[in-house]
Amino acid sequence: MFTQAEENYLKAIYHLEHEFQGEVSTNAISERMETKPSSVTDMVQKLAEKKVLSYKKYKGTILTPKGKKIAANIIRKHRLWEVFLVEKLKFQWDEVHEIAEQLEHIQSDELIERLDKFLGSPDFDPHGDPIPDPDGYVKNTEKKLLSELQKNQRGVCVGVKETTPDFLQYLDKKKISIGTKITVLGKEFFDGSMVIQVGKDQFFISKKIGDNLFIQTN
Amino acid sequence: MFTQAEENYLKAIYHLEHEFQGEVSTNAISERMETKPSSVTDMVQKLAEKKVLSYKKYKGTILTPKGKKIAANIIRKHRLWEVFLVEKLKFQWDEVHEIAEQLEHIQSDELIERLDKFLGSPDFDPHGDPIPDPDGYVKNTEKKLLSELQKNQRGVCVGVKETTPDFLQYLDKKKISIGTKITVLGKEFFDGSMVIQVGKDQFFISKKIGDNLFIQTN
DNA sequence: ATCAATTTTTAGCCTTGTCTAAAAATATAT
DNA sequence: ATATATTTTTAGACAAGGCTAAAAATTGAT
Repeated sequence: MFTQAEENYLKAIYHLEHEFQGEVSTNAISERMETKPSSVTDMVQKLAEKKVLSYKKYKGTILTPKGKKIAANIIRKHRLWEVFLVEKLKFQWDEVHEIAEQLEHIQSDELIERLDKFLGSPDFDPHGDPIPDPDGYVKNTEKKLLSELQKNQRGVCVGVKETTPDFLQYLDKKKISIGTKITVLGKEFFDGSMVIQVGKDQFFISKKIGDNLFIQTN
Repeated sequence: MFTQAEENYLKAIYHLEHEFQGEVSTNAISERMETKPSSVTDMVQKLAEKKVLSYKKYKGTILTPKGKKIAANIIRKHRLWEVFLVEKLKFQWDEVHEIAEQLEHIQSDELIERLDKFLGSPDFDPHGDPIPDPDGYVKNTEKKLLSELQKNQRGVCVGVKETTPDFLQYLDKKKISIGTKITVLGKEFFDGSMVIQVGKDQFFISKKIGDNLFIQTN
């Protein structure tokens, strides 16, 4: 199958394609992987032969459907393990990345299926990132109201509905602006209020706030 | 620290030392690891430099205390993960070894400590093998065959030798599993058959049954 | 359009962990 | 005790995945 090194490249390229929507440059991969550009060239040539990406000299790299599926599956494993570490082993959400980087390379489809069931087939990891399904399909990016998000879901603030000075001042005080990442830590069904994370701050918001913030989810 | 290859050698040498009580030959390691003897020589020389084993050309290899501790910790991780796979993810005993071979190399002391707590700090893995403590100490569990016990002696079932479905089904029917307490009520010298007590039931077993059940005595 | 700066690739080398083939040491059998 | 068999080590090679230095292609600025 694929070595850990190969899997890490596929994952990095997958993320970069999404961030820059399109082909990925050798230098971009090199930076993300913390390897030299020459090493990247070697590796993408090898991966191109394995038909998981297409590569044209000096032109950049893009995953094939096969490559995308493999990458999404590694990400699926990573995020499921993160849920396990936080929900079951009670790690903090910011302590789990390194361990999940190792666990994502464990090879066993059966294991991941059972882990998924054990965790209740979660849709989002503890950072609010969506968990791809076993076929590599990731729920579509959409613009929603903050109040529509589920627990653990995360998105980027892309706009406001209400534009009164009071509301804008509130947002300013809480350091929320366009592009700010917001994670829903908890949601009260009774009144729709939430606890959210903005940067390093966690605080409570009423439903009225959530009804007036547009969020782009992954 | 140690690479996966190095960890696998340490583990194999640890097991071989226990099996043959003493120094381990290059060929023995080579067979266990399914590598060529020349590869073993290279590796043990490297590990000797790292002070985890002592090695004299042509004389064989023995772990240092440091090496023993590292090996026992890998085995601890392996067995804890096996408990997780069986108890939490509902794998069968005989399906977990390969996956645990991978999981045992995940590096994070914190992870293992939390996993141990999550599992209720078990003393035995699903095969009845003892789980070393974090310092590498293994309970001096005299693992014997049931057939070796004397009249009125008592112990806890810690494993099976035979793993055929027929035998496992027999044990299931008789409600014998890991942790079951068994008392020998009588023993026939002529054929080695016994009468034993399991819970509230008393019944007869042949020597063949007793030869395939591992018992931990106090 | 041309020259400079940047990006990317090539070429050659290193380490890890494996192998094969051959040499050396040890063990065994008569 | 000596020849033979077995075990172990050495020497040299290879693939994976990284690196450095230099060459080549692309991009950008005047």
